[in-house]
Order: sequence, then structure tokens, then C-alpha cells
Amino acid sequence: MARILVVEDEADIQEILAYNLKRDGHDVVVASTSKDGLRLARERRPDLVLLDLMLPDGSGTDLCKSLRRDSVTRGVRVIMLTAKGEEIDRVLGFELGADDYIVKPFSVRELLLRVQAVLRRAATEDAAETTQFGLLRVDRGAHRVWVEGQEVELTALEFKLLITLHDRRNRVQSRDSLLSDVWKIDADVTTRTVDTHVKRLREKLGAAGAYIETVRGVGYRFAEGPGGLI
Amino acid sequence: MARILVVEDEADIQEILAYNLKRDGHDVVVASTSKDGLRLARERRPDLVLLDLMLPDGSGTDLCKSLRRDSVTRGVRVIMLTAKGEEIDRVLGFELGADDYIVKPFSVRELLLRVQAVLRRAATEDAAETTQFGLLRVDRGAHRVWVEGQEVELTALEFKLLITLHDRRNRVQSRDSLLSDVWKIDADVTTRTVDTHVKRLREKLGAAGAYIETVRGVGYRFAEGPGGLI
DNA sequence: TCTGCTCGTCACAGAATCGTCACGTTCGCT
DNA sequence: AGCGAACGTGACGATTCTGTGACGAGCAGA
Repeated sequence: MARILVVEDEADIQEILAYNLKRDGHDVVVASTSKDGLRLARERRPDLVLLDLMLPDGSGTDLCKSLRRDSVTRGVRVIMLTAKGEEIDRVLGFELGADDYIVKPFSVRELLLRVQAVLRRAATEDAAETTQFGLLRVDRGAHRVWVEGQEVELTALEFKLLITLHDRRNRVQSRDSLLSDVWKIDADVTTRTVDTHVKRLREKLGAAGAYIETVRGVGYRFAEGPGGLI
Repeated sequence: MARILVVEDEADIQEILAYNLKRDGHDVVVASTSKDGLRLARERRPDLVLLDLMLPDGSGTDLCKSLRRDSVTRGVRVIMLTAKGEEIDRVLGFELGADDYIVKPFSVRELLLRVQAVLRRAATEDAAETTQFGLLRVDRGAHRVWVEGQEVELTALEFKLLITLHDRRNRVQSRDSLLSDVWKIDADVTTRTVDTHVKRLREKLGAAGAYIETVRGVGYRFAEGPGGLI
């Protein structure tokens, strides 16, 4: 099924996780340290990393950041294993980009189900390809964007915002929804962050910026089709 | 924000859940028994049910089944509160249709995050529909409306009013009711706001404005069917 | 350490939306 | 038919929302 990297220092938890994931049909790789985890992630290209927050040679959050920074492992799915407490916010934060979290203590059953859910979601989203939409061309895998044949430099966030809006074209996305899905911020805060980034993205996209429509009082919507922009 | 029904027999857990959900802005209804839970789900139409698996008068799974069977409550989102063990399979099983689960013991933070995630998912899926009603076509997810094939620009409030009336077609909606459901104003005030906005909406809808009928002394009603408008 | 880039936040301006008011019209009751 | 209540209507001003430019914090890399 999938290749899963387990980064966990406690031997008995390692064993239980590895055993059960293998029984579920997955290919399991195990690391005890953050350093080994990073190396194995590069070498073995797992589909999913189960990552303990507390590791002997550095925190799981640092490892998660490293994974996201490295172009080889940027796209891997991450489930954080976390003890109870407020670190859940940071775990889900944009800077970490975790896909889900499981709070210790947990049952193996729960973990298997959440692994499945994340893998299923990953399979749906990994339609990595080049998309043409009117004046706009997007290569997801390469993280590159062209408008009217000219390449446009987008930051990571801008790229993600564009992809999210485009994937959900013709559906209004509330600011809260974008904040959650692009920024991974779930708090109920009043912020103009989304607006500002939409502005920036529109600016960079130039003529294609008009594909991003404002629905006043609701949110933003990517045009249904590229018609009428010529 | 959302109306949440908490079905939980332990008084201290009830209290904690109700308090925190209210602080998050939700409207909270509490039941201690499966029977009360079902009754309140029918009467209060919650957006989400937090459902303990172990209830004094029957299991939460039975209540979940009842909710799914009843046409009034079929669509409600359900998060199961479950102790560790193998019952998770059944909880998530097709027959029960729970939307998520939270394993006891859990942190309030985790629960609030998962509540938000499920509500957001619910909002997204509920919007995925285009409706045709005579001269009128409405795409909820896109927040777009057409009359006789011509797109009509509605403000956020006008759109919401239209959706509310249309959802409840052939049912008179009192002004107080509309004020509460569309405007989120519960005060007993005398205002012409509803009238004014109905007027505006009718104006924008043009020919389709006639679907909105005045019931003098009672309120407004959306036509039962689009017949007789050609 | 320094520099440059990215990001979030703030303040302001302008446009759109909204609520309210006053007056006219319609409806239902006596 | 007359009257009063309810509703439709047009207009005004207050409020809200969004775009914009700019600043500063934080981070990564040299």
C-alpha cells in the first residue's frame, strides 16, 4: 500500500506501530532519531511520516520543518504524535505543515484509521500535473507558474493560495476557510492576512489576477472558466 | 456560529463541553440521555451532535442510527466521544456514519479543533449544489444566481435571504424568524428591515421576484413550485 | 553579523451595503 | 364606505468591507 516512516525513540512503541502498519499492508521504515529520520526520508521517499514530537536529538517540529524545506521530502504527509497540551496549535501551524495529529495516549486502531484518512486525502490531491487555465499555466510538481507565457515568481504561500483557489474554482472560499486550509490556522481571529495575500497574488498574476474574484461579505472565488479575459 | 447538541451523561464533562463550546461562540444544547438527545435533535435541529458512546439508557451508536434514519436529523454531523477500544470501527462504519471521533481522555483544544474542522467540511459540502426553480437558478457554492439565464448580482445578505426563503419554500417565514435566521438578531424589535430587503431582493430578481409572496400579517413565503410564472 | 526576502499587521480611503425613516398604497375589518 | 394596520417604496446617512501602501519582525543564507 504505502511506505510509512516511523520516527519514534521508544522501542516498544516503534515495535507496535511497525507491526500493526505492516499488518495493514504498509511498507514500514523505522528511525529512532531526528537525524536518522531525515536521512531515511530522503533515501526511502515515504508517503507518510509518523513523527513523535519529542525526540532524543531534537524536536519533531524541527524535523518537520526540515522535511518541508527539502525539495525531496517537501510533499510527504506528516502525522504528528503529540502529548496533550497546547503544542497542538503549533503542530498544525503553517510553518510545520502537519497533515494530522494523534494525541497520546492513543489506540492503534485510531492511528491506523487516521493514517488511512491522510493517505486517502493525499491520493486525491496528488494529481500533480501541469494545468492550463486561460492565461495561466501551473506546474504543481515544479512549483512554477506562467502568465501569458511569462514565468511569474510566487512565494510558497502565494503558490499554495493560488492552487487552493484554483482547485476549488467556482466555489467561494471564506477567509476562515482559506486561513485554515492555506495557513493552517484554526483560531477565530480577525485578520486581514488573507486579503493582503490575495492582493499580492493578484498583483503578481497581472492580467490573470482577475480570475480571483471578490465576493463581498463572503470571501474569494476563482473564476469558473477562463472565458472573457482576452 | 453553529448549534451543537451535546449528548453526555457525566455532568462535569457536560459542563466543560458546554462552557468551552459557548465560549467559542456556539449555541449549545445539552442532553443526558439518548432519548432526550433524539428529541432535542429533532426539535432544535443542531448542526453538530457530540455524542458519547456510553449512555445510561442505551448506546450512542443506537442514537446515531436513529439520527441517520430520521429524515429531520439525517444530515446532522456527528462526532462520537469514545473510550479506547475496538468500537471505533463501528463508529466510523458505514452504518453509523459518524463524521469524526474523539478518544477519551481528550483535551478541550483537540475537541474544539475537530468540531471546527467537521463544521467547515459540512459547510463546504452543503454548498455543492446548483438548484433550478423555474426562472431561477442558484449555485450556492459559487454564490451566484441567474434569472432567465442572466446572472444577477446579489449582496451577501440578499443571497442568504433568498436561500433561506427558497429552502423553506411553501412555508411562511415570520419577520422575527427571518430576522433571527438571516440577520442573527433575536431581540424583539419592531423593524422594517426585513421588508426593505425583501423589496430589494424582489427588485433584483425581476420576474422571479414574484416567487416571494407576502402573507399579510404573518410574513413571507417562497412559492411552492415555479408553476404559473410564464 | 548583515542582508534580503517573506509575511503579518496597521491605518487610511473609497465604495458598497445596510438599516432606518417618512410617505404612499393596499388590504382587511367593521 | 371608512379607517387603521400592514406593507411597498425611495432616499439618506451610518456602517462595514475591501484594496492599498507601508512598516517592522523574523527567518534563512551568505
